[in-house]
Amino acid sequence: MQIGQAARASGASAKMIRHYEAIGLVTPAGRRDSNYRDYSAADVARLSFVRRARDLGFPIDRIRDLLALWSDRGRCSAEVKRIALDHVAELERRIAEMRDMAAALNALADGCAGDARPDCPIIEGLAGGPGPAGRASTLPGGQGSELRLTMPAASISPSGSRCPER
Amino acid sequence: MQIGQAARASGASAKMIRHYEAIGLVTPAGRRDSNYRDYSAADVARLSFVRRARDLGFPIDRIRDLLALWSDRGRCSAEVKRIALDHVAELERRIAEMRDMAAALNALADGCAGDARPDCPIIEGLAGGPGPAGRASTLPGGQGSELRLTMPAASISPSGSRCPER
DNA sequence: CCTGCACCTTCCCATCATGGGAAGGTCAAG
DNA sequence: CTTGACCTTCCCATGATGGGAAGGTGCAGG
Repeated sequence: MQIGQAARASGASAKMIRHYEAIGLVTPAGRRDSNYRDYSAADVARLSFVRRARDLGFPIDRIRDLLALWSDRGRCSAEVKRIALDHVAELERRIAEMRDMAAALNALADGCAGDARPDCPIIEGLAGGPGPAGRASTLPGGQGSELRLTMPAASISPSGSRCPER
Repeated sequence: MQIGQAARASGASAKMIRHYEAIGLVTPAGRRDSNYRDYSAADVARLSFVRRARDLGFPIDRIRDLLALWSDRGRCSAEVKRIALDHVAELERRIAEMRDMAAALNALADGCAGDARPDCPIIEGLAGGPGPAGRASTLPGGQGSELRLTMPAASISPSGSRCPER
């Protein structure tokens, strides 16, 4: 079976399959006289294994371990379970991180009118201190006097409030 | 103020500050005779803005937009809010993705004894079809006959079940 | 003056997993 | 022989960041 077929059968792209071989995640495929790679059903099964593990978010190095355990008939399931649960913990860590980001942003957005006026707690939150402290105007972007001159100066329209109304 | 001080004051590393300048996220800092970059308080405020936006997970290109809106005194808050909520939606999309991964993994791990025996639904789930279908042994890693010979053959211990007991 | 130290500069490389594309070889059908 | 689908290797890009080398700057102390 050529790499294209193996790709379709396993769900991994041909690019990826070559890459996995290059980094030693899977053993080099056999070659035909044409120098084309040749895949067996067992090869495809391994590639499918890798793809499913990737779909579950395992990093390549963990998949390396999982492949080794898969082919180790004397493995203990505890080892596999530990890897899996470690990965779940990592996923949950990242989830919590992003949940916190979303919560912080929602908190800022809650106070934002979202209309044509320029007042915006979101921008103020990004500009001000880490907390809702520096609510004042000592920072650029406020109604500062000379600070205004050092601003990025992005396409300031002539008059006051107007919206590009996407 | 030199870049090191600006870094400590803004929370962004000196490396990052130079990078932000290189990609045009912030305008190039002034230079002293020594060719050292020189930062004003307004520069530091912009860098802090960028760092806070990064902490909230905004990609650089969004931060570019936010910086422009920050310095646009005639902006409408709706534009800012839209960017923020779009980003929240993106965060939630990724959260859902990872939540699904974690749930799938937990489901597999639930059926796994996690002891010294080699039977492992996790490995089987990765090896088998997308669903809990191919529970059989037609795939490598099972008790196949000649397939075993084509396995990655990772350090197979002499006897059966034994654990490295980390 | 010289030395040492802390800081700065630019430039290149690495990460992680993946895609894009160029230049060229192989093979089967028409 | 041509065409088209496939394959090969090699290089580059992503996004945001860190590491490190090689060399310049500036200040304090001997």
